[in-house]
Amino acid sequence: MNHSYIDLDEETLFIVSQTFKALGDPTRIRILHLLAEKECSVGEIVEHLSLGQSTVSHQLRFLKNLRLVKSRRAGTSMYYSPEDEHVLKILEKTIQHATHD
Amino acid sequence: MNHSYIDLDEETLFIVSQTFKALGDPTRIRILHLLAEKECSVGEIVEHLSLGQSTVSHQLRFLKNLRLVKSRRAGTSMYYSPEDEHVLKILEKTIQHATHD
DNA sequence: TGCTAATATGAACATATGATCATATTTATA
DNA sequence: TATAAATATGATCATATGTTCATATTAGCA
Repeated sequence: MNHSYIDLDEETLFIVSQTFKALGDPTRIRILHLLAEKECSVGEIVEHLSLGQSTVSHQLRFLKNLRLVKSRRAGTSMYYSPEDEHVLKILEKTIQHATHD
Repeated sequence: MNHSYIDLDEETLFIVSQTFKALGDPTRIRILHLLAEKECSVGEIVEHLSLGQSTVSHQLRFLKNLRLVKSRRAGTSMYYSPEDEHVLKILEKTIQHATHD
């Protein structure tokens, strides 16, 4: 009996789990949800969400490594915005789902 | 300036992050993906996925606490199946997305 | 170049997580 | 009721994760 349609290869499993892991933390959810609204510098994120600067930087690096956000430099500031439309939609829809029961 | 549309209340944040956390582990992804195909007993999951019985039981409890799976008893066996259509769709779509690039 | 602002990085620490082992619980049946 | 089969549970342990502190890096500007 062949169940290859059920079994997921390691790479797929890794990518999918990593993606959801990224969305599985309150801090990263808040950051992504904010960026979904508007591009922000690190400092703006820190202010809006009342988080430590280091915390935000670390989480942004995490999100950038997974290509969920991109950045551009403007002087001494770094502006971040979402990069993965698919993931962003999933997040927003799930927030809607959770909010409006 | 009011950013209430951006700020998420703690409860929403908790629910959303918990949901994604559930999908952020390879073992749970494999279990849910299998159950998406067909209802399975604990033993069947163990066999199909080559996992420890205890591991499967623990993860099923985790998933059940989040109402992502439901169970029914049949003799000494317990049959599990997905309960949350929304989450299951997200998982399957993301797997598609990861698989077909 | 020297100074400041903004961001990034590394180390350290506490907590969370997932697997495993041993054992308990539940149901069916002789 | 005694036993077996299937599943659930609790304890333990190694690893992963997220935050914080201190410091490094980068860019702008006097």
